[in-house]
Amino acid sequence: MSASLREPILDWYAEHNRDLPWRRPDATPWGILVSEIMLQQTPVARVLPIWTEWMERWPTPEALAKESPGEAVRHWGRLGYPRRALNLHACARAITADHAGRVPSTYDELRALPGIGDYTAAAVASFAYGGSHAVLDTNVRRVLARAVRGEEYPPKAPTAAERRLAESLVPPVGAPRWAVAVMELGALVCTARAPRCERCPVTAQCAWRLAGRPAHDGPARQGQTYAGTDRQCRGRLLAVLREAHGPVPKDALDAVWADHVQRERALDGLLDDGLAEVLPDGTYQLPS
DNA sequence: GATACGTGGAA
DNA sequence: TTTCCAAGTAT
Repeated sequence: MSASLREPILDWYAEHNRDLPWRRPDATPWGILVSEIMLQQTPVARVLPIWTEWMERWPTPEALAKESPGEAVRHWGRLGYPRRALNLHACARAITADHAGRVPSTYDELRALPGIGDYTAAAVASFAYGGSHAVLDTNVRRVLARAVRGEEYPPKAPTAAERRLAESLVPPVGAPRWAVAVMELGALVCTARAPRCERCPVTAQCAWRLAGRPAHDGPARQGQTYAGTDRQCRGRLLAVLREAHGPVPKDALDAVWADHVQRERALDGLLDDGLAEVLPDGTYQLPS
């Protein structure tokens, strides 16, 4: 029954997919891996320019592996979650050292790389190498929650039931295309805020629409404020290091955040995370 | 399982 | 202006 979702969604994708550079036939496994890490919790529109710059600068894992981790963080710019830049750099070094410079092709090998979890391992194995995996990202989870479970939103964290459902839908042939098609539907039509059900290829069989699009009942998800948080403080401090050409004196960091206690805590966090380092003379810089 | 982790665009 | 949230992962 839910297998009847496949054809309409695949047909819809054939006509409406976006032309993204990491989806083109000439995209390399490395380019696909870089895109997947950059896309974690980050919109396509913001990834596009950074991905393009990265691929020109570091077209292979070896090229990035030769750089310092700090250069990866610097060119990450304001994409957010800068530990991902560190992860990508560590991936490049691991791929160079342990995989002869080739991005590994199996789920398990990919999963063992830093910053690559269940979603990213499945996505890279699927999109770069044609593997058959259930690719369960937030878009897919939302589409299945609505179309099959009849609920507006999926649970907060992926459940075993969701995995079973996603796995049951993986077609025997063309798993990667199916995965990208459902993701695209979630990204363009079955969106979180204002779904475009009138443009949806499976609107006639969508359990949520058939139930009258009932609103999510459970507790509203906690929207975390950003202003004044440690996160924002870390962002400010790292921005100073990123934009500086060399080591910066402590004064330069002190200048961007008033609360001394919070500022010291955030700076310690950056040092602990390897996003910054302190030199013997007490100045700070991105990791060398 | 809950929490920490950035950023900026859209509603 | 405030809130939501975008191809998650690690602890």
